[in-house]
Amino acid sequence: MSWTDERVELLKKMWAEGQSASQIAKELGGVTRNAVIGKVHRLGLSNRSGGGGASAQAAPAAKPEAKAKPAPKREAAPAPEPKPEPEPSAAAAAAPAAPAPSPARKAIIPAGQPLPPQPSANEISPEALAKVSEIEKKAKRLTLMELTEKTCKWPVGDPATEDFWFCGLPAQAGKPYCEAHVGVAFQPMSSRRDRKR
DNA sequence: CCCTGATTCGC
DNA sequence: GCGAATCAGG
Repeated sequence: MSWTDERVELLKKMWAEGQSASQIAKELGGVTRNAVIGKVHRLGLSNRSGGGGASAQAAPAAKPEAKAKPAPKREAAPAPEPKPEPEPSAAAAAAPAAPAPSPARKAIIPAGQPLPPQPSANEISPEALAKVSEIEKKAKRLTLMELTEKTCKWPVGDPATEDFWFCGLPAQAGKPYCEAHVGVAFQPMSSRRDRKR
């Protein structure tokens, strides 16, 4: 399989939508996720940041190389590039959609096991809320039976109505929720994730 | 072990 | 340019 315009187009679209490389690869068929990632990089859209779009790769600087691997890795030349990094703080202004299930909520939850922690009226970091609001637009809206150990099990809506579904986005290893929902599920302090590399 | 993306480098 | 192998991390 080769990268035809259409395939590249789909790749771009899905990548922009936040689909994972493996999902894209699966969709395209005939390629592995590595191929997808490789292509993504070659296309110069490895950074999923919207906005300005100025691509800039942070200098790798140092590599531990703690492994017993005599890898003759060629070190890239030092790239002295001052990067201001335009990170427009997301306006968490309009956030009417509470991630919390509707007010009326007593219905028995299907397979009641380790399902939902109700964030209820707690104070969740506005940042996390904003993130959830965004993430829920992309939610898969899965039904109970479509959930797997790898899908986010965050409930949305009122289980007593038809307007109820589960996030369904890829859950992070082990956790029952996707990253965004993990953020609101656990109140504890958890602000910025460090971007290493 | 599952998954994610990032990077390298022979082709 | 391509992508498997590898790396690094959750």
